[in-house]
Amino acid sequence: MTIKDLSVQTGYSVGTISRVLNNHPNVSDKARKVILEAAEACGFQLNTNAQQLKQQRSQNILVLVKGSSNQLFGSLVEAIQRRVAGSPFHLVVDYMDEDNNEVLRALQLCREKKPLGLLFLGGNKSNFLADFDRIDVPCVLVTSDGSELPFRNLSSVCCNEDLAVKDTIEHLIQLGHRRIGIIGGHRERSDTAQRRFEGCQAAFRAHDIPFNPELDYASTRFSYLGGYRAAQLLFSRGLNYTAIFCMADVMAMGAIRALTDSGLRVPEDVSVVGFDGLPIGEFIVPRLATVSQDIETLAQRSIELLRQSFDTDLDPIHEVIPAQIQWKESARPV
Amino acid sequence: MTIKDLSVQTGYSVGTISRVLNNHPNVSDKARKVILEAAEACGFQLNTNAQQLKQQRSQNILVLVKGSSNQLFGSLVEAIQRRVAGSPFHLVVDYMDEDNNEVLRALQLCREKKPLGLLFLGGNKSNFLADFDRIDVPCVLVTSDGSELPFRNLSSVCCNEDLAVKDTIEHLIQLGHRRIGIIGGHRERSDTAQRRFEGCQAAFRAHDIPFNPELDYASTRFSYLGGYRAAQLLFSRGLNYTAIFCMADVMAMGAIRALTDSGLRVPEDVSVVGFDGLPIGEFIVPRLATVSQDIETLAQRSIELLRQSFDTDLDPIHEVIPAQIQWKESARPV
DNA sequence: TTGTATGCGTTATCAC
DNA sequence: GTGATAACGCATACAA
Repeated sequence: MTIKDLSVQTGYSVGTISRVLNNHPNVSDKARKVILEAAEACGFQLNTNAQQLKQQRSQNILVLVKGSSNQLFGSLVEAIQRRVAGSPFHLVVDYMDEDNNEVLRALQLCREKKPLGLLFLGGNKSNFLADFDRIDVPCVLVTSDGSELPFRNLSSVCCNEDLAVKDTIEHLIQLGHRRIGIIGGHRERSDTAQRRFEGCQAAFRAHDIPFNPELDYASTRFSYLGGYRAAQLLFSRGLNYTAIFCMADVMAMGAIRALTDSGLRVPEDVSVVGFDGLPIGEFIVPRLATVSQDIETLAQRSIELLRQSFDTDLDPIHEVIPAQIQWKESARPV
Repeated sequence: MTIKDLSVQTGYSVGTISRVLNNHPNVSDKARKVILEAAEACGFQLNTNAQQLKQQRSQNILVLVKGSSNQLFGSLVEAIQRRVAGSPFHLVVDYMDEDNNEVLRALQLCREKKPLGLLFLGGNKSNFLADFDRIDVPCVLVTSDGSELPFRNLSSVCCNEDLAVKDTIEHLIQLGHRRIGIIGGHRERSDTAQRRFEGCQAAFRAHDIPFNPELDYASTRFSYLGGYRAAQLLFSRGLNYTAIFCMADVMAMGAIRALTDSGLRVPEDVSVVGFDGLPIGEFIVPRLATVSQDIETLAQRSIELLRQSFDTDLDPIHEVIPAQIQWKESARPV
């Protein structure tokens, strides 16, 4: 079934058929009606390949997920997918290891799939500075701050993470915690890790709490197992932390398991705070205290910014949405 | 950059270029070498749209996920994605509510995207019987048994669920449990729920344990919240269950939270067993006893079966892979 | 307002 | 072994 068939069926030419199906003006109401009905009747669908070949572009939005074991991105992809369903756009999702170079990967996929635009779920400044200028479609960097990246086709949406982290640590301090261990990503490879790390440092400095990154910071992958091992490491040195802040909920859950395995109770012996606000955090025992990124807003704004840049040629927009600190059962006063 | 450009660059005609790029025979080694090098040099990629338009098919494998809040499918999609990466195939993932009709949705998407084949993650016999005959591309039904569906283009991969469930309940009985509550899906809408339900019934009958579905079975959605509410319901009647079997790990985690909220301890007061074997089950406190579906094997076999049916015209294959019962901390003797 | 014709980049069928 | 050339289904510039 092609527009040619529709043409013989309705008596109109393929040109008119095409115009109707693309909602172009300059078609009589009658033609529109007849053609739309005929198309409806036989469940006609335009051939995407022919369409895209002709128009030299696809309707694909490419989603690059950096770090597939971080459940945050899983939830985010799903939320984005929900918002794209029913729109004319298609989502192509590509997962990669958190240590891969997302910009080089994007470059390759752009050639291959000719997407309309890109969504980076996670990303590192250095990779962007090195190669992003070779990407010429609109992009949105999600969960990382792109305001210092000087690219006309790159917007960003993220939370005010450093502030939220600083507030969180300060609150832990106010709760009487002095020995606070941090579990996070590899700072040299992850901007997110570095940014949150700086939030921690700022809090410790502000309150004159000693903090020795060599001992008090354990870097690992954004995964359950990563958190598990990092907690084991932190507590292997006998430094008796009363609280652990983790840069991801998945890490926090791994850490809680590790603490429990070594006979420590959460939160009675050690408070644990995570970051992300994953749905499951509400259901584990104890409920996970966390810095919540609003996944729905993140998803909504990133898609909106991208679609905006399809239509208009505005300057890039760098949005910061507030992170919400949620004090739940896994954290308590000393 | 098109094969035409490559043609002028190398002096060969587009025909030869195309043959080389598609690994066809009847090209001289020299031509092959020259063309491959030129293509490599400028990072040439064939235009997928032109290719697919010409060949009247895509390289897309459509993945239909039925029930987006069931984390099992999230993990499964990821595992499948890993196996497809690097192959000539592209994955198009479509999430739908667990109550939608996956076959009708598939029908629509087939017209729209002309996929090479389909992967159904979850599916109901009745929907297949009603409309699957209108689908003419190879399909694999994953996590549901398709052996009773008489379609030449439908294979399936699933676990021996009813048996595994029966064994699990029997083991609970051997552990001394007599009051066992079941949390599961809506049997009238979900074959999976029905099948696992029958496994439960078989076990109860075999051991002459009274089981009243009206009271002892709570049906809900495959989600954390579903499990939470179902557990509340079961325990609201004062029937003092000593064990709860849940048809999904996400339900089990919700249930554990609900029990804890009502002052019951897991496993001291109530044992909880899940189904799926999600990675996170290893990390929650207590570690979740579960019937583990081997996600990696499911992913691998489903892709292999599908790719096989692209190449050859064998009879459909219905594979059953063993479910592994993992007794962990959340279950114990009475 | 509508019809006609051209070309998008590729594959495949011919001739050579 | 290789080169011309005709489709594939659609959008669009142009003609009517």
